[in-house]
Amino acid sequence: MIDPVLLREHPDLIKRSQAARGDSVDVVDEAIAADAARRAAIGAYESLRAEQNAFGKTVAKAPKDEKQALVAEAQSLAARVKEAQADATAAEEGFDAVIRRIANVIVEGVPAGGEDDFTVLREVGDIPSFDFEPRDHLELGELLGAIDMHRGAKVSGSRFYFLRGIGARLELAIMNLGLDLAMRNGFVPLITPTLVRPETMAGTGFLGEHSDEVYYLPADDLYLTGTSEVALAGYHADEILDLEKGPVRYAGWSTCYRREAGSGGKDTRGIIRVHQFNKLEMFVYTLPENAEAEHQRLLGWQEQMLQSLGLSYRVIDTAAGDLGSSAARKFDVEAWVPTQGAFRELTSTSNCTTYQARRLDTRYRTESGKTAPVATLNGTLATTRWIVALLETHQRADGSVVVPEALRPYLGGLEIIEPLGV
RNA sequence: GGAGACGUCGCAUAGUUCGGCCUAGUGCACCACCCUGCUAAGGUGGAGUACCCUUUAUUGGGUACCGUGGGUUCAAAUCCCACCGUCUCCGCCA
Repeated sequence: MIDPVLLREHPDLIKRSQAARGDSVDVVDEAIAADAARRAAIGAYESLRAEQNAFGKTVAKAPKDEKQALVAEAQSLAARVKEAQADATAAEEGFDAVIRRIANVIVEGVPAGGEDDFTVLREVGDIPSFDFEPRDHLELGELLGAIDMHRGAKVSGSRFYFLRGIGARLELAIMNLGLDLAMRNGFVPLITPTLVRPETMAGTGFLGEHSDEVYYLPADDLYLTGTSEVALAGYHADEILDLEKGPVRYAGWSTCYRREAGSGGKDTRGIIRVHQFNKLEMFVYTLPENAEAEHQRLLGWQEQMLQSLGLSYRVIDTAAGDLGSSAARKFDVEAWVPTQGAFRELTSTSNCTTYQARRLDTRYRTESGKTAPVATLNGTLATTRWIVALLETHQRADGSVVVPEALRPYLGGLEIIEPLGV
């Protein structure tokens, strides 16, 4: 949710942001009107209610013979209070519904426009070249006995898979590499629930535009989370955090579930786009004035991960229209996937400023002792998908794959992954 | 799955029998000041969250909040209903 004070005092700022996103600009004026209506309705209700409270005391103290007449009077007052209260509630709900349609105000510098209007900030590492025809990750995965899509489909359907042998170990190794990096930088590891209540799911906004993407269990009224961000954001909901000693950082480890409803036919081969995968997610609560610097740090750690795995990548500054509603800025790190001849997203990091925290009611105490919403940020540190770029980038002509040095300690010192047949 | 107990202002607890004297008492912890020649004790005062109006020096006033949401009533921490959570016992169990 955006800041209602900003709405009142600087609506032009919000309008500019909405325009850059390609979202409705008129909704801002609607929200201002709804805010005025809400405040008027609340004022009317509260003064009536104060009258009723005072009157209640006279009734209580009145001698018995006068009580009956007073009660009759109080009844009509009570009816008016009830009416005013209903009006106030309706006005608040109306305001809430409108203001929720306004997305977070983008950070200065975010490119305007849609999906294709991103800015490339930098490319790092040479595009790998091969003196043989490179195999794609699935062919390699099968050769190495690492990925089994057929049996995944047999057991669970399309877009499901088994990671087996070195495949299973590779995933754990990448995740653990990320976890160690996170812990060196003060993150607290957190293995999160992957089934959450509707309130939790709604609190992070995933039931809005992403509701098609979410698995739902009607028998228990629970949702399967598509990222641990959901649980990590909910973790400190309704709390006042102490940020004086610095930001509070969590590394969430969880399985993620996505229906991939709108992506029929896209990336059907291999494990690029699947219904279930594992992910290590950074999540930070920090002071609003430190959010942009923290965002750069999260991006830095992500790049460190890709570099230590020897992957070539580029960093893009996502355009306003392609941001989620709660992100004020988003950087994606995309790794080069040789057989696709393209960069594919491996990580994403969003600065949600105070937008998400305001809805979740996560606050800190300012120097003057007042409370104010914190800023939240999130970013990927490792996922199952990384195996794709890793296998393809480091493959050799015979189908073996060189293990990047940083990963070897996590695989018992293994340097080369050999095909099973050899 | 069955039976029962419980949920109060940071923590602990009183209040719920019989609705109004609860603007929710008390202890601990906390903050300020006072007293005291001192890592003790004592005294006085203060202090929650959200929203609205006013002021805009961070002033003053109001409304709401006793797990959550409904209901009854002139009036609900207190009565009724539903839900959520915690604990105990029984049953079942990858």
